[in-house]
Amino acid sequence: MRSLDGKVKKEKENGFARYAWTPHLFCVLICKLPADPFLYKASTHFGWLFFCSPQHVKSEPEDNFYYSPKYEKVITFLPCLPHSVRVSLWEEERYTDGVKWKFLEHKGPVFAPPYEPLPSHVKFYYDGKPMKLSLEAEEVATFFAKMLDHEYTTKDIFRKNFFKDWRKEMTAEEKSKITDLTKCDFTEMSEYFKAQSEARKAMTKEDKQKIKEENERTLQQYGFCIMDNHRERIANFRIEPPGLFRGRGDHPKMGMLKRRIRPEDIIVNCSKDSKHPEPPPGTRWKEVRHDNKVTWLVSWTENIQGSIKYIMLNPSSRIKGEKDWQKYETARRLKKCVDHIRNQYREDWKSKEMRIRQRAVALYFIDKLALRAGNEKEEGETADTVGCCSLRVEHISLYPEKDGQEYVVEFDFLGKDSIRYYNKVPVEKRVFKNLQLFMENKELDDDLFDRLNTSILNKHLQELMDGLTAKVFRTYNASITLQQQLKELTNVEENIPAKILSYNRANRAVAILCNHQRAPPKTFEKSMQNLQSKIDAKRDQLADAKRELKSAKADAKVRKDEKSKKAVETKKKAVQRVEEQLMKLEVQATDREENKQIALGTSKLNYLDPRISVAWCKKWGIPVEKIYNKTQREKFAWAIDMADQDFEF
DNA sequence: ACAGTGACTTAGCATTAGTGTT
DNA sequence: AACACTAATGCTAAGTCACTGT
Repeated sequence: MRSLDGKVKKEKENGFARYAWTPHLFCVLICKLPADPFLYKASTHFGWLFFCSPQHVKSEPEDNFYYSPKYEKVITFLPCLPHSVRVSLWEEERYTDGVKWKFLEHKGPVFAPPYEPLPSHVKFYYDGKPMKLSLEAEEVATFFAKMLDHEYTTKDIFRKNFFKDWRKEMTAEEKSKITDLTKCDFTEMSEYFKAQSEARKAMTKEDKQKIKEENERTLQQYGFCIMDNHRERIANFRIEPPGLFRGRGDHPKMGMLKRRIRPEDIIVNCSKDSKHPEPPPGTRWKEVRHDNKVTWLVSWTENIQGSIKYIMLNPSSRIKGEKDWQKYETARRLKKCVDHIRNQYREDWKSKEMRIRQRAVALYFIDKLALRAGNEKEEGETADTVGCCSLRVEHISLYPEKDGQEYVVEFDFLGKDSIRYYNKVPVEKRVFKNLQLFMENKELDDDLFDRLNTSILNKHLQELMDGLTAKVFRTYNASITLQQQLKELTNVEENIPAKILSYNRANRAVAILCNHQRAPPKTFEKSMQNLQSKIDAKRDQLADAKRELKSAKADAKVRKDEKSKKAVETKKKAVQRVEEQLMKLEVQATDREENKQIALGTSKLNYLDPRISVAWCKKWGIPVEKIYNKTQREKFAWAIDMADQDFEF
């Protein structure tokens, strides 16, 4: 390990010292660890380092640092690190050829709590008569009962799938008796669960506190792992509980039983030299493997689609953070060659070869409209959704002229998560002519790009730029749009709330580009009304304040003494304050209204280079907390650390 | 080619936690 | 202290894309 020297600059944060070290190559931030307020963590762009006190910083970081009781002493020492001490930090070892870690230790997953049988007074009725179910059948019945209020329990496919899987869990006797789902009465069970959830809400503070503490203990025990020299947060350390599968949209498998996962289904991944996690007493793991070419800690095969599920690290972890950073660096490389690529595909619209024309038009859509690649899917296994390469003739309509524009393409299809994509776009004449050609002599359910798939497209992209794939365009266009919109919308004159509105509008432009929609929140109208009444109240308050100011002024004119002049000043300030509050509320209302059906979170978390936002915050003196909440700041720690106000995507 | 698999990112909604108000 | 509402977090489905073996 190479040792680096640097200066430590002191800042204050949450009453604890925060030290930033900013050498040429590395930025290091040392911060309080949420898990343990007395231990501090240092970060670099390239990984996470631990260190403890000035005496210890020159020594090598140690494995299992957190388990080492000798560092107890650090506790009182660290928060008062002197100003500008020189510390040594180590460059983290970088891995090559697919190695993701050298050491990995964790406690394994937390299993779903075992089934708790219903109390005897809660009955299931078949054909009007009470019927005691076997434990297995009862458990599956409760899954249905818990969903009774949902619309999808009325759907045919849901009911059919559920009933089929439920019957598999029944005893022979139950099977022969229960033959018709419409004769099943789950209402008593449903009521019982509703009552239970009410009871949970009504729990005393103490009981709630106890549960919270218990959760915290579980988190501390199972929610972290040691990866190389770092204690990292695990994202989803709890195994998914059994239940009824509900896919998104029109899913052919909705209602199927999602099996309970047992230790025997679990593959554990950790390093050979680590303390392996123990399976629960009396059970065993399916397998313990030591594959350091992958990042997951635990995996199992899910029974609905037969796909593999994983337990992986939290976005704040080194392994995820580095990958994220890398993603944006790839998008920035695209920025350098995007003009060339655009010229290229425009040329290709004229190609003699059909496959090249199709590829070029598809790429144009991906670039211009931020469409997803669109892998082909197995029919009947999932909801019928498409992306660019899997578009069918039925998904677009061509209009030589529409609403005063020429060559308009109307898109209407269901994309990822069965979210509808609807858009009318004028395109270039060549694209339009090509589309007509692609659609010639085809049925509605034929592929629009019959000579193209994502594999062909990505192979082509790879040749244009190292690491280029279809999704890089989404990242690139999202980030560049944010940067450009921020430049355009931010007004120097405006105050912080107005600037934040501008930020959200820039963010919104991206969300619209990427088609990130949401169902309007159920409480939307209500909360809008509440805000409006707040605004009205504030207006009244402002009128009052103004009236008072006026009378104070009049008073001062007559009395001409110091005291009344002072009173005028006070009133003036009051008016100003109320005006500002009113303005803030109005901005908030605008923001919320514009955001009714648009989800900003997805783009913020996955598409926008966080350094653009950090730079913007620094440039305009906006606290980064206004843009990123705690979790987001943890995820983007590398960017907060790295970007200065001049950062250009 | 191309089908199948595995690993990983992206996605919206449901639930929970937190905060301000009465 | 109870309540109402908002914001944050948790959950897990559904994508992307590389790789493998044929």
